[in-house]
Amino acid sequence: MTRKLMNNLSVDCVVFGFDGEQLNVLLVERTLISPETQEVIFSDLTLTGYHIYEDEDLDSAAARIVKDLTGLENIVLEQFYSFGALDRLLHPNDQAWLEQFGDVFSNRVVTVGYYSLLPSTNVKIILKGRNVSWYKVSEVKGLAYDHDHVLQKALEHLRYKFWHEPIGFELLPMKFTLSQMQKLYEAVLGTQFDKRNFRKKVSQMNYVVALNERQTGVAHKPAQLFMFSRDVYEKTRKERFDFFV
Amino acid sequence: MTRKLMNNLSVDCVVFGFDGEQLNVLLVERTLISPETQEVIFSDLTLTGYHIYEDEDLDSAAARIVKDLTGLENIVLEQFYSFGALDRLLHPNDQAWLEQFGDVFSNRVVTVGYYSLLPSTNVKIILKGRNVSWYKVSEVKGLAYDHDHVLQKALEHLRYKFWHEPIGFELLPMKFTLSQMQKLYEAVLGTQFDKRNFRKKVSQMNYVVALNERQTGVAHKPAQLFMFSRDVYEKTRKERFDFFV
DNA sequence: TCACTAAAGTGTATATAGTACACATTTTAA
DNA sequence: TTAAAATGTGTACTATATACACTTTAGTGA
Repeated sequence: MTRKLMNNLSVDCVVFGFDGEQLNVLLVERTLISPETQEVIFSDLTLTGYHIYEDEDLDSAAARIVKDLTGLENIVLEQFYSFGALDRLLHPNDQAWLEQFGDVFSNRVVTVGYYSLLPSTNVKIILKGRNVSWYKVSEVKGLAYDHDHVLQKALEHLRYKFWHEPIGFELLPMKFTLSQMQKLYEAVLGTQFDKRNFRKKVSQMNYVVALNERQTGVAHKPAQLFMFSRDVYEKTRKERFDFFV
Repeated sequence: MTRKLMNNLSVDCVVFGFDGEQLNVLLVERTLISPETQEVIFSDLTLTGYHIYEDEDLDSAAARIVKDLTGLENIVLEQFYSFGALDRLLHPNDQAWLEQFGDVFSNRVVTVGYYSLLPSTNVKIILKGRNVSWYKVSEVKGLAYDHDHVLQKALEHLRYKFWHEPIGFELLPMKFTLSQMQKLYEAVLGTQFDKRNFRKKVSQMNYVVALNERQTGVAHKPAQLFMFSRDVYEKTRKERFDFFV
């Protein structure tokens, strides 16, 4: 018994990772090869995504896609926006690519965008038969379909959340240094922070807890390690009246 | 030539209005009448929404729905979330209702949620053959389908935005008093603000401009009128590093 | 026209958070 | 032993947030 795909509904996952310096995103190579000549007709990159099954809800579809790709379960997955422009699959390359699949997929596909934050970029990527790898977000352009736009929207949402609440600990190792945390914020938000002021801010967050442990194997004074405590966070989280002036 | 509807994709619009005291939402009466006995089988309320046409993008579908309903164009319409739970249409009432339409609509419909903010609640509602009216958000429950959930999500998004940036002027008359503005914020956010502190905050927003005009026809000292200047807002808007402690 | 009603409008003192800024400390590696 | 590299720390100043109560003004009706 085979599950049936919905021909006009897909989920795209923008999988973010952080390597200590830069914000990265997982992309899949899409190479169209002529069946006759075996020549490469074109080759480009897409976000990771797939159509959803008829018996699958949106969140499950997103989780499935990330799991098929990375083997990881229970990672952060947040729906951020849906895309339904009429021309989102109409570029000649996209049409040529989709032709391979006959009429399994419609020309009119609405896709629901999710982003996910991975514990680190040291994740084994397993997508049989396709090249998947990390790319620096700052250097990505010319993606297939409307994926430049989708990535842009995902970034906007990520930045908005970073500005307004303390998230993104999923992008750090479980035990991290304050410098790593600062670099993450700087990479995502595209800003620089003063070290002392950043630490002052962090010291007010009692859900960032100091461990009795230091870095090892570095050729300089080893930094203290910290951990994010979701427990403390959920308990002390509060809304604030902070609309901008 | 008739346009074709997509049987598994819809848009739902959560239309918010403010009456000076309470936050309201537009709901449509859904009454199922037995074709034989003409008895009312059930009657309940839904958000305003409809399936999308094959040649229509998501934003246009949302705009169409609000326009059909209120006659208004160019109002704020923001996509906030999409809903695709498998059981969202499976309540017996929902099934009975949908049976009327044969197989025009699938049992598996993903809906894209938009909310819109109306200039005031003094809007002529025109939806031929259906009762549409305003309900206090705080008193709404037991909506059809998963619309309680959709409304809840819309509210969360609205509140989140209200906390973090100054929006919602679309819910006020073009010329408004500071007390009206304060009441709006209190209604949406479910808080109370100190009048002097609220005004101090507002006086820092140079996009809330004082007019050379006062209220008329009130049995007390008439208040000064203010206007929102989108121009000034766009120019002075800036991001801020304000994640919570 | 006078007294009442109802909401508008206004200031200060205190506490908290944000910003700007520079040097000594600690470890490893050569 | 020294050099290199990143850690870790404090203060003065400015800006914003918060708590709090009385006077002013126009309309209404006796």
